[in-house]
Amino acid sequence: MSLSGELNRPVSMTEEPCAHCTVRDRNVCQGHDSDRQTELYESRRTWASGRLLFREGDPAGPVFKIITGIVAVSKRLSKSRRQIVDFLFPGEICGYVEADGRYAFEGRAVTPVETCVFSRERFDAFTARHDDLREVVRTTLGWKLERVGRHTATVGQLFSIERVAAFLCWLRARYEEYGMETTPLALPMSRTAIGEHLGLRLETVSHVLAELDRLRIIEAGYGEVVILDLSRLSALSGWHTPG
Amino acid sequence: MSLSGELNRPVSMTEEPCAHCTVRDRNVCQGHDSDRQTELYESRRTWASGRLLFREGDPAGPVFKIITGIVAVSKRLSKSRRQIVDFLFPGEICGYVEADGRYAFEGRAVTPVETCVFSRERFDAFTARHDDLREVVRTTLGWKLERVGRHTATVGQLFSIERVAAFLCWLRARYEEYGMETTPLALPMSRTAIGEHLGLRLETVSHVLAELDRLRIIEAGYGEVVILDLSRLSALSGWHTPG
DNA sequence: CGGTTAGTTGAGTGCATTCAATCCCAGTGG
DNA sequence: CCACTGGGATTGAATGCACTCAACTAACCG
Repeated sequence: MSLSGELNRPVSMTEEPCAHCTVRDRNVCQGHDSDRQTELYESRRTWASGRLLFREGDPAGPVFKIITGIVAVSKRLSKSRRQIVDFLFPGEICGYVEADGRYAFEGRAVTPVETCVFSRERFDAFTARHDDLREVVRTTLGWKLERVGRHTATVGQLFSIERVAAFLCWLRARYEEYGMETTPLALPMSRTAIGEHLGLRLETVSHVLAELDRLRIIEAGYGEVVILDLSRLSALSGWHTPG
Repeated sequence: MSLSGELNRPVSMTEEPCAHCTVRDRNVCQGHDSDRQTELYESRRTWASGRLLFREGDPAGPVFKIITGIVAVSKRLSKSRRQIVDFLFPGEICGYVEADGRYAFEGRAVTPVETCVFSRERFDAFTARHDDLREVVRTTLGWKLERVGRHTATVGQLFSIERVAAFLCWLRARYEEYGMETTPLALPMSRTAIGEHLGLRLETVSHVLAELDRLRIIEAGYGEVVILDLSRLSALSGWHTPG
């Protein structure tokens, strides 16, 4: 099957579509009995690496929940200038935020991605109907706001080496949170994508990784790094030094 | 009365505390009959320019609604490095976002500020009790997310002149929205604050304003600018040129 | 009128970018 | 099995944009 086309996988789990879902306890799926899960569930879909899930400015369509893979959420200023606001991991919702009935961001698969797909109407109705889920949506938005604010500060205030250090620390924390291997630490996104996230050029990212390697703080490899000294890396990031 | 102390003003409006409020139709106060407004209302407080409303990391206390003045919401990396994430205007809520039961951001008065003060428990209970207000809180968080994401892109992707242009355009749009004078456009925040917002040094802000003046796009004055050519300023901002 | 704070201006520096050459690796086809 | 190819990553040199530093000026407040 061609990788250039988006794969549609109806996944006809007639009985319990969520029974074996690895992220069914996360976000809006949490705390569901089987009935509630079945009520929310609609369909799944897979996306090849680099494919677009939703485009900023398009009429707000479905909401997605990531089952596997990583999605880059971004704002586009022009063809050549893109700001990746966040990298989303399995269990996270994306495509939810809208402005004037349109997607407020762009979502793109960084790795091969599998998502649940919810029509917005049903998603909103469902989360509105259950008090606990309304609360989940609200707190999730709060966390996102905190996260994006922190990242704005990273981009606005830190030197390149500090930004990269902060990014690696953040990525490591994410991997640990999801029980994934941290040594070596996989870097599934391209240097370009890292640069678009940190407000740096891809060459600068490369230079900085080489510099961190030279300092023996990390060991940079292809598609991965080994963190040799997490405490120094963390100290470099500028987020743990209140002085 | 000393400006260095925070002014407490109980404002004993025994009957209708919100009757003459200029922002009573904004945000969580909208659509209230008198009873509902009285139910939500607690107290008001004024803050001298430069004073702290809430500190990031402090246990999450009251929620504020700005009646008059401008509040800078920021993240602090160290004593000397601060990122102003947003400038809030009358009618906006601040101090709402929390992380682990603590204020996620710092809030500081840029101008003299008057706010309504709501205890968090009552605020949450009140907004949870009314469907329309739950919706208001949710959409407000979504807008904020969009705004911060856009600003991250501004800081991460634009040149200094573009950032300043984007900031001036944004400020002008805000003033217009609030029916305030736009020529001249008041700049109530210091060069330092603008720099902390845009990820620039205060001298750079000054240099850029001088450059925009030289280009006859604005006329820079003390505490204000006159926008001579809004379309060129807007084009410079990088947000209206999809190429 | 002084003293203080905010803002301006310009010269020099430095950090990130640009440009360009090279390398690595995966995929493909001979 | 290996040469070829193309995209991603690395590296280094040169450039340039924003920062640093410092002197100066303007506004504000006693």
